[in-house]
Order: sequence, then structure tokens, then C-alpha cells
Amino acid sequence: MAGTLAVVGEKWSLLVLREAFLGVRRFADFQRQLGAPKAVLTDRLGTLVEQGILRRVPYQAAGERQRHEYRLTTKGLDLYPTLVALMQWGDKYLADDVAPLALEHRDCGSPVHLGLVCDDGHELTSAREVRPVPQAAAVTAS
Amino acid sequence: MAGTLAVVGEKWSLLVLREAFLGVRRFADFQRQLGAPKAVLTDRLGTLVEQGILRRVPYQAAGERQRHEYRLTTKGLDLYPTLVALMQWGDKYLADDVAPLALEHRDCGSPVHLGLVCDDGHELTSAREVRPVPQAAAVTAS
DNA sequence: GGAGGACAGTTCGTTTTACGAACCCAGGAG
DNA sequence: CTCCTGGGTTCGTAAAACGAACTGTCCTCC
Repeated sequence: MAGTLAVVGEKWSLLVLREAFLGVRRFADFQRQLGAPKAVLTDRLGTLVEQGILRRVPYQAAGERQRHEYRLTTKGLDLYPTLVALMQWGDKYLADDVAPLALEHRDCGSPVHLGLVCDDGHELTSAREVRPVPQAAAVTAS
Repeated sequence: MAGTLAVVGEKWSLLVLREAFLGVRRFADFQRQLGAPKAVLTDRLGTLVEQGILRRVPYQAAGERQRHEYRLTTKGLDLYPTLVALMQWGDKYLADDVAPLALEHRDCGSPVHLGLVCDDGHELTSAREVRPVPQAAAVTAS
């Protein structure tokens, strides 16, 4: 967890990723949506690319010179639950004036939410139902 | 989401909460576990209390003077999925040398994981299966 | 009753980081 | 040839984080 935060815990990283999930790909659009200083944005996009969370893909729009855009990798897509978790908490407790975003299952149209589920199929409602069990490190030596 | 990050997105906040979920309650213990500067810790604990994520509870251990400890509120407990999301991503991609923590359902003993589920009961495997639908703000007017 | 020791902080000076504004460069459009 | 846009870089300043030292209260031990 500490490691994850070291990777995406800097000030704008997760917001950049949110925009990426919403389809933003170009530098200027990130900048407009977030209002972050360009220098910071350059740095954040750079580290996200370094970490393999985003890719820089060259592309060429008609009648424009070559540019590159930023797209999520699988590693980046797997951060989705984190974003959703932050979003759901915010929707529940912060009651922003900004409209929340509903998520629906593309296949069936039902609303989607994030839940803790156990391999027996129960869905848990509270953190209290979870017991943390420290694991031995993956030691291969005797 | 931006709001959530404004609340818990500062540098040590989520790590403090992780420790809180693992049962840490006292200032000195947080400090020892995290190695954060005391000034920062004071500040983070303060804002978390202000935000109603932690409570400061006075208590008195046998043969000690009165102290106060920090405990999670419901609002704080509801951040658990966020922490789990960060943890699972880290376990998957970061392969720290530190031992991961397994989570099991207190009732049935099965491992617990975080998943996106829709109200029809499907569990989704990828962010791609989700369609974000912008909501109108909660306007009560016509 | 005085010394020493947690515990829970403050205070202070230094180093990082974020911020905002200005500047730079390339390619197309007019 | 000049202007505009996209994607940056380079400043100087303002805000955080850091680490070490200092404060104060109560408790135990001598």
C-alpha cells in the first residue's frame, strides 16, 4: 500500500487518472480539466508513463502534425477500483454540488458499485467483517 | 473524487488510516510505524479528526495518566474499500519484499477481495465493462 | 522528593515540492 | 511572414515536508 501511494499518491496523479478513465488523452485537455500547473502535469504524466500506467502513443489527426496522446495500460486500468472507491466515498459523505457520476454495467445496464466479497460469495457490508491475516513473506529459502 | 482527495489525499493521511485499521490508536505508535515527522502527524491526525474520520477518545490505562487515543468513526470505516483497493493493486504490481496482508471473512474464513459488482449480481472483471453516465445534479426544482 | 522516562506535542531552520506566469519551438492556416 | 495551437521548459515565489531540538505533564523508581 505504501508502494502504491508512492506511485500514484502524489498530488495530481489520481485526478489525472480519473480524467484518463473519462476519455481524456491529450496534454492540453488534462490541463484544462484539472487546472494544474503545466510543469506538474508534465511531471505526473512522465512518472505515470515510467510506471507503466499510461502509454504515450503517437497519432496524427487529419490536417495536423504528429502528436502523442496518453492512454491507459492494463496496469492503469487496474487502478479503476481505487478511483471508484474514492468516488463512492465522496458521493456518500461530501455531497459536492457537482453532479456525481453513475456507473452502469455495459452488458445489463444495472448500476455498478464496489464491494468487498468473499470467495464464498458473501458480500460484506463493513470493514469490521474482515480479519486481516499477516502472511509470511514469499521466502523460497529453507 | 476531487473532494475525497482533498480530505485524505495529503501525504500521510491514507497511511495513518491503514495503521488505524490495523488497530493502532496512539500517537506514539503511529509515529513509530510510519516514521513520519511528528509535526506532520499532528497535523494529519488533526485534519482527520476535523473531518470526522477519526475521533479523539480520552482513556485511562491502569496506572497511567489520562491520554487520548484516535479511533475510526463510521465515516472512517467506510474508507476501507479505498485502502483495500490500493493494497490489492500494490500486491499485484509492486511485489514488495514486504509480506502482503491477506484478508478473510470473519464469518466464513474465505479470502476477501474487492470487486465491482452490478445490481444484477454480475461481477465485472475490467473497467471496460463499466459505462459512466453523467448524472444531472440533484436539482429539486422543475 | 528528585531523577528519569514515556507520551503528546511545539518550534525552528532547511530542503522539497507546488504554483503561476512567462517563454520556447514546431507545424499549419491565413 | 505572421499568428495560433499543442506541448512543453524555465524561471521566481509560496507552501509543505523534514529532522532535530525543546516543552510540559504525569508516572515510576530510587
